[in-house]
Amino acid sequence: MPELPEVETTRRGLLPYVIGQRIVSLIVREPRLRWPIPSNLARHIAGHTVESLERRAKYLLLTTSGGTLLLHLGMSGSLRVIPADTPPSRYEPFDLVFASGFAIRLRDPRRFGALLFSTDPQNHPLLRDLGPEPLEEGWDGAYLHQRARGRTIALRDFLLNGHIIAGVGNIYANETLFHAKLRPSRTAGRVSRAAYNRLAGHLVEVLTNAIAAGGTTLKDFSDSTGRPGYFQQELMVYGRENSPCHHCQTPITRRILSGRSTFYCRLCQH
DNA sequence: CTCCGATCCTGATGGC
DNA sequence: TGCCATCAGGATCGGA
Repeated sequence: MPELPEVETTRRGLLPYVIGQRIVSLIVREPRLRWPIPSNLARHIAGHTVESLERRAKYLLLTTSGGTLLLHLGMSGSLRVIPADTPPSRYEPFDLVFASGFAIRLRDPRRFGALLFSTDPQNHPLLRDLGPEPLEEGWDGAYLHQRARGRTIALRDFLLNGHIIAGVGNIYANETLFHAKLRPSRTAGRVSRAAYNRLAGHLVEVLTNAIAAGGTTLKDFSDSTGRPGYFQQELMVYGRENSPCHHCQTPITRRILSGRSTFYCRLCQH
């Protein structure tokens, strides 16, 4: 579910409720997520105060005076701010409870999310090898072109690789490729520097616009207040199989690449 | 190193 | 109505 814009939307919504707040407890109802929630996690953070809430790729890093919580929403996760006494329902694996009386609650039916702890998150195995943040300085089309050298992987899958560029998922990879007029199946190593420059610009634009719209709600994404995103209204190809291309009216094509759907316009994209 | 399929899990949807 | 197959926004792992 949530890609960079959805995680960023969640982060911004949580921010005012967590900064400077003291953590009272962690209530774990279901520890079996993507990785088990460490049983000793609660005692590392209980009583500590939240110093920052940052995002790296699709991870949220909640740093306290006692260490950093790593949160990932997986495919079906969403985080909500709720009064701490709100009765839980199914598929809500944990609450992070604050002295303010609010709690952060994860809802995650598929249990692909994660809650981990680190005192040195920069060097955590899940974060250590990530590529640059697409919305920060330090990368460009030349970087992508260089990293793609000699690789036969499809361009769509290249963009999904967080070790190349962080936080891009299937929706925004497909959308960016439409705007850059590149087919998802193109061999990454045979795409020109000029095309990568174009791609880099569109990636920044698509992600920025998606954040401004509060993310994309296809099925069940909601922000920290339970509200959906609106970027689905701006989607050009994703989920639009057989619908007319917004540029040329040709029906959008859906293909399977590495087991996952990819969408493109066969006239606009080459 | 690189590529790609299998895998974790549940829910929604559509065909018969 | 029920049953079954398919698909879903992630990303690690292991085999080739």
